[in-house]
Formats: sequence, C-alpha cells, structure tokens
Amino acid sequence: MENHQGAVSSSSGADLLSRIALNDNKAGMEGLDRDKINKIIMETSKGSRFYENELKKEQQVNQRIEKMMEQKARITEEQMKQAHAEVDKLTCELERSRELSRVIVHVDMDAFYAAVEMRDCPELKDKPMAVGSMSMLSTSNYHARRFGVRAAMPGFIAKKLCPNLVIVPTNFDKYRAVSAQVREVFSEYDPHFMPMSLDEAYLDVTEHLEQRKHWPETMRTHYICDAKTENDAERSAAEPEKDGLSPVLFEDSPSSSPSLSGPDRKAEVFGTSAEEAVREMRFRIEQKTSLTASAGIAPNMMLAKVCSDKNKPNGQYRIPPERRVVMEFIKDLPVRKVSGVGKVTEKMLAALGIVTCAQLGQQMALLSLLFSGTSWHHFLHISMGLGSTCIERDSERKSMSTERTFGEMSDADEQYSLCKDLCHDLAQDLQREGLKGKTVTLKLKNVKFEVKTKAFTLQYAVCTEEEIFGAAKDLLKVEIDSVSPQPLKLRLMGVRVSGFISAEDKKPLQRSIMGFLQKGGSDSSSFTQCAGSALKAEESGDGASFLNPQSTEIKVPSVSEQTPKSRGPQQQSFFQRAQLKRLQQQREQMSVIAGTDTTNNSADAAAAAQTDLPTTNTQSDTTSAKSLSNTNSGTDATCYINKPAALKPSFEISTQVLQCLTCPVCNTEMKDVNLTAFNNHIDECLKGSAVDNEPTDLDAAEEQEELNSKPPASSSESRTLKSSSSNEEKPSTSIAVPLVESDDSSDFKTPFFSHRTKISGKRTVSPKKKMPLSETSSKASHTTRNLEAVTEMSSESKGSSLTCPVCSQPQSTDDLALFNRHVDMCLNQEVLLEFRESHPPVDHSDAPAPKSVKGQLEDQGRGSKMREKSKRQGSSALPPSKKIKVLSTKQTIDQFFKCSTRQNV
DNA sequence: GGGGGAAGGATTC
DNA sequence: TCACGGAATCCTTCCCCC
Repeated sequence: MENHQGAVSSSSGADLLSRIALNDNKAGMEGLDRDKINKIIMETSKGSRFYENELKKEQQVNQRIEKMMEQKARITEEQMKQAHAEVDKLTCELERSRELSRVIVHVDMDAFYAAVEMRDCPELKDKPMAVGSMSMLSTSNYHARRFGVRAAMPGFIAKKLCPNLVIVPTNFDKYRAVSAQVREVFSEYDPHFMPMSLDEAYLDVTEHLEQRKHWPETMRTHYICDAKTENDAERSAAEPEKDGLSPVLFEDSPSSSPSLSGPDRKAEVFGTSAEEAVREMRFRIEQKTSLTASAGIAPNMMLAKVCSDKNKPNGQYRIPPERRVVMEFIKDLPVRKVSGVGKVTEKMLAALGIVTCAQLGQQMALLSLLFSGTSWHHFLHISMGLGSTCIERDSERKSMSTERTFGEMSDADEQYSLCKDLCHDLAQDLQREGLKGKTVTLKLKNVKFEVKTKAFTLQYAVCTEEEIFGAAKDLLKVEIDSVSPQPLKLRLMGVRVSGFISAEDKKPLQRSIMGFLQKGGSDSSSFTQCAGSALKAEESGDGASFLNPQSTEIKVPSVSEQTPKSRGPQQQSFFQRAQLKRLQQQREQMSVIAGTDTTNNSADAAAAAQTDLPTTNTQSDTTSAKSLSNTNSGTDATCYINKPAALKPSFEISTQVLQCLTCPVCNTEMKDVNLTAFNNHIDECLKGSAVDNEPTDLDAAEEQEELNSKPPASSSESRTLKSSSSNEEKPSTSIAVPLVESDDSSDFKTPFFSHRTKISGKRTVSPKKKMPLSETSSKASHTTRNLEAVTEMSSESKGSSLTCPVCSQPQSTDDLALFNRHVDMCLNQEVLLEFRESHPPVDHSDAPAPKSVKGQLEDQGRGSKMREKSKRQGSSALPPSKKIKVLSTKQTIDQFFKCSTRQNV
C-alpha cells in the first residue's frame, strides 16, 4: 500500500505544523500548489482536538531536537575522533560483506484499492475518487491527487480540497480476491515471495532468472486478452478503446509497448533478463486483473523498495548489481524516501543538515554519537545502499489486536461492554490462528487524542474471551478509577494480546522447579530446556473473576497449543524435539528387548510425537490443566509423574520399564523401583519422614564420585523416569503446588499472577505457611549438610577452570557434563531448602485464592500512577527475605548461562 | 551495568 | 454540520532489581 506520511516541503511555510501539512512525497502529487492546499488543511483542522494534539506532539519533537543539538554542542574532538574510527571500522566490515548477487524485486500495485474500484465501476475512471470514509481515506486515484487528496487524509478534509471527490467505501473482500490473483503470478517467479500487504510484495527472482536462461521462447511468450479474467468481457464492453489492455489507469502499461502493435499484438515475447522477467510479471498481472503494478529491481530489499517508487505508476526501475551504480543511486536520494525513515527522523536529521543519503554517510560519526546503536547502524546501512538480501519467509506473528474508534464515550458500563466485545473479537481471531499470548494490553485514546497503553503479563498464555477480558477489564478499571470522580472520556479502545508462547519457547529459559528436582539433568540442555510457565488456575466464567478462585490445578502448556503452525524439524520447539528424542530412545530401547529394528522409524516417531501432542483447542487445555503432566521432559512439569491422557500413546511404552531412580531430595538411588513407590518416597522425603534415606556426607560423596566415573551420556537415561507412570498415579502433593505469598489470602484469586517471580515466573512463597521453627531449622540443616557434602567434594578440586555459580566452589572436573550435574545438585538443594522453609506439608484446599489483575494492581498501591506502581509489583509480591531467595536462584541460573557461554557448554 | 517489563513513540501499509 | 483509522512491528525510555 501507499505510504501515508511523508516529507513536508520546507517551502510549505508551516514548519510548526509539519505533522498536519500536506505530504506530497507521493507519485502523482508533483507540482501541486502546496501553500494553497496547506491553507485549506489548516483552516479545516485548526482548533480541533486533533490539531491541538498534533501541535503538542510537534512541540515534543522540537524539544527532542533541541536536546539533540545541545548534546551535539558538548561533543569533544576526541569523541569525534573515536567515533570516526568506529564508523570507519564498521564501514569496512559492511563493505566486505556487501552482497550483490541476489536479484530482489519489490512489486507495488498502483493505487490498489482505487484501481480496483475504478476497474469495477468505469464511470469513476475520469473522476477524482478515493477509497475510505469521511473520517479516513485509504487511497485516492491520480485525479484526486492533483487536488492534494491522498491516503491517510480524512475524507472531510479531502472534500474541502476537492468538493467533487467521490468517496467509495472499502471492500476488503474484493481487494483480497484480487490480491490472491496477483499473488498467483508472484508465486511463479518466487514461490516463497514475501507479501507485505494486499498490494505489495518482495520477491527473490535469482533462481527464476537462472532457470529462465534456458527457457525456450515459447515459455516466455504471453498472450493478450483471451486468457484474461472472467470479468473482462464486461469490462471490455465498457472500455472498448483499450482493446483489453489496462482499462482505467495509465497509458504506458507493459502491454502497450511498441512490440505489441501491428499484426502480432496479441502475443508478447519477453527476454531472459531481470528487467524482462519483471516486465513479463507486470504484464501478466495486468492481463489477469486489469490492474497495473510498479516494480523495483535491485540487489537488496531496501533498494528495491525505493526503486519501485521511482517510475510509479506502472513502471519499473532497476539498479544493476554494481557497487558504483548503487552508490551513485543513493547519493542524491532523500533519506525520507527510504523505508523506515519517517517524518520525525527526517526532521531530526534535517536539523543536522542531513537531507540526502550522501549527507547521511558524511555525518555518520556525528550520528553515532547522537543516536542509539540500532539507529545509526541503520543509517549506515542506508548510506551505503545496503539492505537485506534474504527475504524472510514465514516470519511469526508477534501480536494480535483489535481496536475501535467511536464518538465520545464516558459511561463506564458502556466502556466495559465495549471492552468485552473487543475481547470477544480478539479471542475469535486468536483461536482461529491457534494463538495464545501472555501479555494483554489495553489501548485507550481519550477525546483529546492522547493515547495510553496499559499492559499486564500473565503467568500463562490466554486466548479466550473470558481470560482476556479478565485482564483487560481490570486494566480498564484502573484507568477509570484514576480519573474518578470525573468520567473517562474515550474515543478509542483496543485490546492486544502478545507474548505468544510459540515465539517464547524457542528462547533458552530458566528451569522450572521440577527441572531442579530432577536428578541427572546435567547436560547442557538441561539448563535450556525449560520453557514457558505452566501453572494456571482454571478459567472462570465471564471474566468476573479473572481466574477461578478455587482452583489450584496446574496447567502444563502443550506443544501444539504454542505453535500456530506445524513446524519442520528445525522449527520444532524444544518440547517437540525432546519428546521426539525420548520417543526414539524408548523405541530403540524396546526394540533391543524385542529384537526389532527401529532404525528406520524416525519418521514414524516424528509423526507419533506430533500427533500425540495435545491439541490447540481450549478443550485440551482443560484436559492438560487437570492432569499434572510430566511429558515436557521435566521442562515445565511441576509434578514428577502423571501425564495428560492425550499423551498416553507415546509413552505407554515406558511405563513398563522399571527404572533405577535417584531421589532428588535425599539423593538415594532406588533400583528397580516403580514410579508410584518412587513418588511416595519423594513425598516422604519432602515431609521429612524419610529420614532413613537421608544421605550422609558419605552418600553424597559416593554420589559425586559415581557421577565422576559415569560417562555423561548416562545422565539422560535416568531422566526418562518422568515420562512414565499412569493416570492413576496420585499427584504428589507438595512440589506441584505453587507457592504463593499473600498478605490477605482471602483476596487472592490466583496464585500465579505476579510480575517478577523468577523461577519460571510462578514461584512465590507464602509467609503464612511457615514451618515451626524447629522443624524448619532441622530441615535447613539437613539440606545444608547435603549442600556441604557437595561443596566439600567440590572444594577438593585443584586446577579446574570451572566454579559452581551456586556454591561458588571451584570444581575438580573440566567435564562440563559433570560440572552441570554438580550445579543441578546445588540448585536442587537450594530450592528444596527454600521450599521447606516456606512450605509445610500442603493442604490443597487451603491454597490461597488467585488474585485478579485489579486486585494485584490495587494491592500494590496503584491509584494515581499505575505505571510506577506496576513496577513495584515484583517487590511487593514477596517479603524481602523470600524474594531475595527466589531471585537469587534465578540469578545463579543467569550466572550459569554466562558461565556456560564462556565454557562453550 | 545489565536484564526485563511497562509505556510510549515511530513507522509502515 | 461534525469530523483525523486499524493493525502490526520495532525501538526508546524509564525504572526496578540484582
């Protein structure tokens, strides 16, 4: 689509109002009487709230510029010298890696919406027309542009500029249909083309051109008319003079080139060059849709985009893959022409005397001192004519939102009702794409056009209306309360969900509690396999209480619910890969027993792993919420045993195997134990009754020694324990229970709602559930002894470069697997110590009720300035002593990561 | 000083 | 006559916390 904002000519004489004045940086708008047009725009806008707000924003930009100039004045020669050196160095590096081998094409349909409407309604052809409404236009035809009417202009202003303007309402279904036709053509030149909107796309035609070289002429011959769209008969009748060519817009269409005249004008032969291929593409688009497109051909996306605008409408431009030509092209190019440089950046650069890309390059040292690294690196790329040469395919969506503008709305009930409607719409959209996100953002625009956004990050991903509304309504309430007793006067409300789990589970995350408790997770992946928090109380109805106050059940996120689309092996989440790996291992294990060959079964395993995953719908969420799953390789499960029914088939196999397991609490190894017994043992240990199994220092030493003597691979074997057992197994009472602090437990509706808990974001500690002092100290000393045992062993080390980030003791080994295992053990001890201190044997029915967003916000003293208060949420969620403990555990992991990086784990 | 969440801004179509 | 959108992404700034 077209660029809505743009440069305001300095000759407009309206510097202060550059935000409002006409942006004529657009095809078809050259040579207009800007002063006259701007006068009309100003007269129409002046005094409105919109105008006042724009004025305010303008002043803010001016202040930014002032600050920047002050900063510039303080720059010393020495700083400039250093900056020059840095810029030169980076310039050399970038120059060395300059890529000129790709042929990137940017195709942009000309005045797309307007062109479609004119095509379908030929009487509009000779009239100034625009698509949109009285409040906003999406685009305009070239007749209208002569009056200064353009996209992103309110219809009522456009009418002032051009009283005869015909405004046609948008019809997105139609545009989508046409867009699909255009994309069919694109796909023949690059099957992986990257659509940017309905009317534009990037293509990498490098491969196509290679193949094209060998194509016979017949494959490069295309015919006019007959193969056109079904509607052409009607359209041709309406426009006989065009003889089937583009009926509405432009004279110099690709199909009206001289080669088409004469007796052979029904056929067109295209050459093998990039220009010819793109001309052919445009020709075919026109034949198929009766619409014209413009295109840019260049070695990278940034240049291709600029080029497509060069000969608009209905033209194309190519920058050949030569550095000299690129630099020549860039030299006089206004920075504002480059995608990503908007009106604010343009103005700031202009204040520094920078208008063209060449000037940008000349001032790079200065820019590096005045702008952020990201910004000036971007500037440097622009000034060198560099851009992306790799068209990113299938990039994942990061957020989804819906918003609505309306007349002034002051009634709170109405506002809540609207909020609910928005949540409903958004939930439908999310569910349609199988997305769930953890952050809910409420966007509000008041009648003064001031925009506010309020966000809340939940502990788990949501997608239902009730869940989203549960958060959004509380955010709304905070805003309503903040202006009370005055009404909150709104003109826009929007709701957004972001932080989709699919994106998150790719990141290395900290371990969950269960991760800590699993003995043996000592390979490097054990520290990176934990993903997304899992705890969730079941949702309530209608958002009245955000989360079910009674529920303390735990939700384990499924893999498929996190991934909007199916993934190839490389795109699988850790969960999927781990599960697949385990499945394969188990199959191999079983095949050894059964004497079968499983070596060719990886595809089956993959399919099984995929199909066995829980599904994306809410139903399955409930299922998984009701079972305490351990199927995520201990990554997130908060109970050691049990699994959702959906996963049963994959893991049936492992339930038959008795295993050699080690208690994560007392470190006792239990041979040939079934999992029920093992779980019971752990429960006893946690309750402190399994004193018989309490390891002595000697035990710990033996354990350590054993570890040292074991090959690293063995560690993974012991971890298969978590994928076994059956549904009848009683969920263990203790570890699975989220620990929640509450000063007023009656007020809590969910325990999993704090901002800054650090262990998988779900662990806070209840000060009200403390052990009797004696017991606490006893348990503490127990744990301390264990820790000491580990530490003692560690401290014997000499000459190792590894130091445990938990106990700070140097380790005797350089084997990273063993080192990891030691850290795991230390972490286990630490978590257990904390757990025992804070958590006596738990009665589930007694668990503090979850708390609503509002409750938390209010509790944390949010009244006037929510932002400030929201930032204290983490600190208010825990008493200092507890919080430090939890955070320190996270810190050790962070330290470990740093350490791991250094050690190339 | 760095990580990370929240809020706001810039930019695009 | 009144009257300036919707969706998405990325970046910056602020601030808390370690």
